[in-house]
Amino acid sequence: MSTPSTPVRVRMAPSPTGSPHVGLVRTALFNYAFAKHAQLSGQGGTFVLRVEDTDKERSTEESYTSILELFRWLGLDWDEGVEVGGPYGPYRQSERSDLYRDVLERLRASSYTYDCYCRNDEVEARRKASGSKVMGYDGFCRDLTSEQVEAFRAEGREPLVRFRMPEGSISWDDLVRGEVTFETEFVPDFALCRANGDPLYTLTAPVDDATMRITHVLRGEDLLSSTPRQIALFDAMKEIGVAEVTPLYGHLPYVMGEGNKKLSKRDPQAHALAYRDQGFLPEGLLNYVALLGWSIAADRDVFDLEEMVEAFDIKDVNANPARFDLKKAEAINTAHMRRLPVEEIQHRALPFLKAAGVVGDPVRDADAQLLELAMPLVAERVNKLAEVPQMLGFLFVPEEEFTRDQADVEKLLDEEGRRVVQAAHDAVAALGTWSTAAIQEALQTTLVEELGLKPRVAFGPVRVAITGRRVSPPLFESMELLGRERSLARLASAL
RNA sequence: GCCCCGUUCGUCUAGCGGCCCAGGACGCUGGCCUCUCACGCCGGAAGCACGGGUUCGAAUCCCGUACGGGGUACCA
Repeated sequence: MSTPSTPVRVRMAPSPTGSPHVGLVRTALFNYAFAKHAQLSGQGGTFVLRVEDTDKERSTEESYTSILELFRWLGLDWDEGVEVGGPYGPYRQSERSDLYRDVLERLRASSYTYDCYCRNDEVEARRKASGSKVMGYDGFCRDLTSEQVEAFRAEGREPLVRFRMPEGSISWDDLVRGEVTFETEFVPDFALCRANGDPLYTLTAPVDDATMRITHVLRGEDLLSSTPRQIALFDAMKEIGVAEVTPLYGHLPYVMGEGNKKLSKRDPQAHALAYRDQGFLPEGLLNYVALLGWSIAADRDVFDLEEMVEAFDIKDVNANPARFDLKKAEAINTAHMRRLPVEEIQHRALPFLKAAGVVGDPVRDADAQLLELAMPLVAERVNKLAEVPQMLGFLFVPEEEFTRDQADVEKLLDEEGRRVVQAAHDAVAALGTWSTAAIQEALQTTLVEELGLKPRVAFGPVRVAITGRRVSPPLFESMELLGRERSLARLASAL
């Protein structure tokens, strides 16, 4: 097969059924990187977003919306497609019915298709009787006589339209797997539209790829076996003048969950937007997902989108399935958190702070100022944005609503702990200046030096008294920000 | 069943015939740093599925086997 010499055009073609999957993110990302890389070398590089909603039963508007939301959050901007328009629209298959009907009509006129009146049980019965090993349709209706057609019609049967698969074999040079060949005897004649006239994916995807001038199709491995059918259909479409070139295909490996099963929609780890809600950074998720089947270099695995685009080559993509490892995803995300300046983390954490009720919406001036001071304390120790409100809550909460973690209280504010807190209270109450340095010195002197406590034993109870948790921002800084009044009050209330 | 795809540490990968008694990362683990946590730093255990070829030489090429996955719809 020849390489299309036309400018590179790729597409992302999700069907809006259910909540978007991380596998979709990976496919979208690789398509995006492929397009943008082509752009860099002046080979075109248009990234199209088309929505495959031909299945009216399963498609939902909610799913459609969340897919767009996902791509926007990730920054995987599409050049052409749904909502943004373009020269080959519309980009929702549900709005392209006339096109499909027209192509189907022309295909039928050239005998590339035939009407099929069979019922599934009949096909199955024939298969059993013949002992054929090939599942699927047997081509029974390929050459029906007009009498047979009459008879079926008389029974009230409505035909669906099947594509007549050619004899021989079909092979293509898969962009990620190399040469793949199917004997067409194992590729049954497939349905192009339902008996009620609704077009099926088998028709719509190739028709759209043809009419949208798609040059490279990068998609999931699950579509591998539908490729010979699409190539055959492309040959027919070229004959009737609907298509010019057959795109090049590349089949990306699966993203699997725990064990050896494909990450299913039931798996909570599968839902892409859940990562946003947990406080993942889009660059973190993207980076991790890129690692599933691709690598930028032997000794490096943290990079941003731009670097990926620069380095991406579909030939480097692995053909074997990858398991999604949450731990590593989090680690990669952490690396991206560390790359961000404090102001940026603050900016991105704001929605989380608001959602948790830590600050109001809009943010009050006093809270904004406090946030400014507190953010540097936590920015370098949180791994996900959602941890920010947990870490900072104690500073913003009104005193009467302040609570402590029960388990931490039991563990650290026992009799011994309360003695430490009492000592801390007394040491700090006398302070002339309320500053981190002064607080630290006072506590260090009385608790560690005078009482002879180990630092961790000394400060643990104080930390729980002040912040309510065993895990918190640095203690002395926290006390300074909390202020003398509130700090003393909390120490006292812990007794 | 049949067709197709895949197989390097637990996981993601580097490797595209000699640079590899296999490198990195996450995880695990010993230690350091340390007011908690997180980060960071130093060290450790851990892998070429198996069997045949080809070759002076194979993780790399070929063929089998085993195992895993997908498809086999009037879903996509």
